[in-house]
Amino acid sequence: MSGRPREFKNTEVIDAAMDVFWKNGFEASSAQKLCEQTGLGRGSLYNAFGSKHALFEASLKRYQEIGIQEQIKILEQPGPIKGRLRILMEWAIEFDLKGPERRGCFTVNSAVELGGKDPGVAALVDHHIKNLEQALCHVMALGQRSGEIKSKRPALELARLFLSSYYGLRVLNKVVQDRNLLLDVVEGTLAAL
Amino acid sequence: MSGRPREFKNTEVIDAAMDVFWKNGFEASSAQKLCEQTGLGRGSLYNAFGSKHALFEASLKRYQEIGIQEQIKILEQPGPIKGRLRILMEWAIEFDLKGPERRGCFTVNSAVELGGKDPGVAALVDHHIKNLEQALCHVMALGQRSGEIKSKRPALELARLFLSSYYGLRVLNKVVQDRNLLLDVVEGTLAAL
DNA sequence: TTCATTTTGTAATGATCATTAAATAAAGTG
DNA sequence: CACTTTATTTAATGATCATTACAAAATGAA
Repeated sequence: MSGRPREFKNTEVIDAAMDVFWKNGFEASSAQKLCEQTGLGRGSLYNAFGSKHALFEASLKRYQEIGIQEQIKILEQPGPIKGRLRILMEWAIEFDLKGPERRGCFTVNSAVELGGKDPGVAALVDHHIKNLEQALCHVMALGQRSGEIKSKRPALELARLFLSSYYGLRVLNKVVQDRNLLLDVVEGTLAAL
Repeated sequence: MSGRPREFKNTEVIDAAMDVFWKNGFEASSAQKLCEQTGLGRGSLYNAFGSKHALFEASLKRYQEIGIQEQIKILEQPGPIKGRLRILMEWAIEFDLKGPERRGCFTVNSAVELGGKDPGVAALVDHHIKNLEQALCHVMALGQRSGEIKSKRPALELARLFLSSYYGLRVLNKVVQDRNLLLDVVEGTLAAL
């Protein structure tokens, strides 16, 4: 039944692979680098995951699971609604600018690199976006009821405005030198709600 | 003095190369593909441009030159300010979704793929963003003076809000199936101004 | 025509690419 | 113990990578 036991935990390998894909993107991540970072030999890696692409999808999935948890935690913490949304955007700025190379958001990176030609990745990102949209829509509705958020526009539209501005911010984080630009995006977005 | 004459026009080669980089990204664009699409042999390509990276930067530069022209033309055409901003966003949606694979915006693609690790590309994108920001700020100020745009917030902040939402839209264009989401981004952004 | 100069086409460079094959090792089961 | 099963290690696969070397070709100048 059960032959030689695995010498690694699946999640740990995926975490290490995630780091590689996140930093380099899919194309620029070689099997070599993946093996080095995960500590597995080629054989083990391919035996466990099948292909570079499958490992990439597993990595992206895991990143999104962790990410949506963090984001929802921020969105549902106590305190003023706009304060939560501000924390979310400021957290994204710190997160994306952390480290010498700006890795940005792995979801955005994947959407832009592969979303246009890889249906599997596109579906993964689309699904994740829907989750975030839903969480945002929920807090927008909450804010509208309490009067913290303008009620002139539907909550869903406000959620989608925030969503696009939020992802745009994460693109800007990759290249913009002027931090005031990023902070103005935060101020402008919150003032619009 | 002047040896054998070149058999191609620089700009035509760059246009062809731009198509390859745009569709595939930097890493996934091979010298092979570049030669096929430009019609040049390897020798000629490298003699003329030096490296794949240099050709990439030339392509991105050219894309941005064309792009900023189109964008400014839209922003400075006659008619209501918000109408122009709407046209800009709707044009981006059509532009990015055109064709079977969604190539998106070459500037965004480059920012996300290379912006975090390639200072040359990051500077190119940063500069282009500043140009667009300036053009946006100009029309925002115009709209504020005419009463078409709210004056509660500084024009620069509104420009930056639009900028981030605009780039976010171009990320979403890559993966989102639900066109209503994209249209809500347009409505929401315009309503915020 | 001869020379210097530049471009072009082709072939080759060595490196690296993702993936697989085969031998070895470690476990449970009988 | 022998046997099946699964994992690991290592070496090898053929393809493709960006780049260069070099000889042939095309120009203007002398």
